[in-house]
Amino acid sequence: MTNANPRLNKIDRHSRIVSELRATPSLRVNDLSARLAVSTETIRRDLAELDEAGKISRTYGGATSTMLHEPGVAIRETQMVTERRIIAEAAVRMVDPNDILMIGGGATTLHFARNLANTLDHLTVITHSFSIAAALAVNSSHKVLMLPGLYDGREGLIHGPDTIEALQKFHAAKAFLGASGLTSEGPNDAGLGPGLVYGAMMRRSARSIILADHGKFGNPSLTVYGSWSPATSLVTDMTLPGALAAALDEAGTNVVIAGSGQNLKLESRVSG
Amino acid sequence: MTNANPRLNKIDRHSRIVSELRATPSLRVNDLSARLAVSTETIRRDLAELDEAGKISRTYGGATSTMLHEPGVAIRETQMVTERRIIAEAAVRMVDPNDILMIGGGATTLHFARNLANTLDHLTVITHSFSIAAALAVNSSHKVLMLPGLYDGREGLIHGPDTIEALQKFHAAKAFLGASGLTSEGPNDAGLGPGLVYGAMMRRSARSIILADHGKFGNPSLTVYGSWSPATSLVTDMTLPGALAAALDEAGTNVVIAGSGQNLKLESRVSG
DNA sequence: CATATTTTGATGGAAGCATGGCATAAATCG
DNA sequence: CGATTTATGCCATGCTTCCATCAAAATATG
Repeated sequence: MTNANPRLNKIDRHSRIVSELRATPSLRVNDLSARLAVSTETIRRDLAELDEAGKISRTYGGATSTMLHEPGVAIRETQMVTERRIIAEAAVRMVDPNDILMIGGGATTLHFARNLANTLDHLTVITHSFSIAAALAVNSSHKVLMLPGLYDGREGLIHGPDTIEALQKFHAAKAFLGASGLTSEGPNDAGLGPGLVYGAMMRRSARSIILADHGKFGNPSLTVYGSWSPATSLVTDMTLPGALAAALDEAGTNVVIAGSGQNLKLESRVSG
Repeated sequence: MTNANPRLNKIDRHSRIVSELRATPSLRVNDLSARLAVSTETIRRDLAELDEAGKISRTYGGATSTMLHEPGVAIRETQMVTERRIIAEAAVRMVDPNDILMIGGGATTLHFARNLANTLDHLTVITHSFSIAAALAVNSSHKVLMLPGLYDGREGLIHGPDTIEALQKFHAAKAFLGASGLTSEGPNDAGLGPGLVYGAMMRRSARSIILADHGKFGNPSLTVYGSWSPATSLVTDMTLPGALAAALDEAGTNVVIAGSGQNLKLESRVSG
């Protein structure tokens, strides 16, 4: 029977826990044991199993949801944090007040978006990434325009024909895009769908700024989504290897090595 | 200096914590104190302040992100849980295999979406809510189509002219919508933008199913987003008060009282 | 430069949580 | 039906976190 209270079985209890967790940021063991009318020991065992299965994330005293933190990005987030921070900071300095921006999905662009939300105001941002939209919405002075399309839960972003078509209606001053790899042909991405979106964003923006750490150098990925040109900038954290440097130089692409304080147009910052 | 490690100040530390929290589901106090190279007490104080400001959610031993769990919905989620569960279960039984659905944002429809993800497969769902998209994406057999528009971080959903315009391209079998209030005129919503989206969803769907618990009865809200008709169903948990019942009856609206086992077309459940 | 103010670190006692063992209850299976 | 397995509850011990307080350090202020 679909009754409410009387002791649920293990399976029901598990899905109930996962459900509750999606609503509340975190739950305590005691809290859950009270709500589900079972002992704290049972809850602890439940949490252990669910954690094992990757459905929740165990914490001291309770559990939190993992689902809403896109797993793919979450893992990558823990790597190259310092590099990404430096890149993000340099990229933020390339944004002018009242700019209209497009921002692609990814761990590096997410860093950039968070930084943007904290340091600037009143921007208009067009994006296809849930986490970037959420990051920017922290500062309510920004206008965040979400693109339509198919939702990919694994990456936490939107893509597909509708996304590309919708982009044709917009035009931005700058597109900030991540990459899975950088080759002399252009920036690469591991996903076909997202790659097409990034390509469309480049075409619909006056300038494109690629954000990528040194781990991406000469690292070919599934698809080349764009090509180097004078309208493109690359913001990274180390000097490029010879072949790549030559290709970008020939294409007239502006390369910014973040952290070195060079190549930056706007230096209106405290530079103590 | 935009250096990496040397002791950050309070403000930087705070934004760093919020940042890290968006990547990882949860962080422990000890963990943070190690990463930021400050004492655990400082972290504890930081977390207390950030929690006070609503930027994070404190847990025993650490903290979790609130941003991705839209605050508005999160609070409402804790109320009427049982009622909403019953309503969600009844609503799921009204979905046919391979249906194309539109689902509006809200706490009740979120319950419905979670239930849907667990019980059915291969549906196509059009939505404007981040959390509903995320809930459905747990089951990768579903196709989730995200609508474009302005992102409202407080409610975690999309609305605006672009949203309405995009809806004109789609047509669904059923629209499942929540409501802040139910009056004899029709379902109400507290937000103007979302209300317009719900109205458009009703017009672009063959049938509309309104999900609302008894707390919404005769509770006028900002805007009436649609009207009762024979193409509309109301799924709720208690018998309607006289005036409302009369209005819906006259309009030919199908009323389903969930949990009573009546009015349900499909009874393929264990009904022990 | 000296004085407030704020911020951070340290510490001990109180409270909450985790773990393992064991007993009981329910479900499964031969 | 009896036996085995599984699920659940209880409890004592040890560990972790919390809170309040005070001292030191950094920062702001006149």
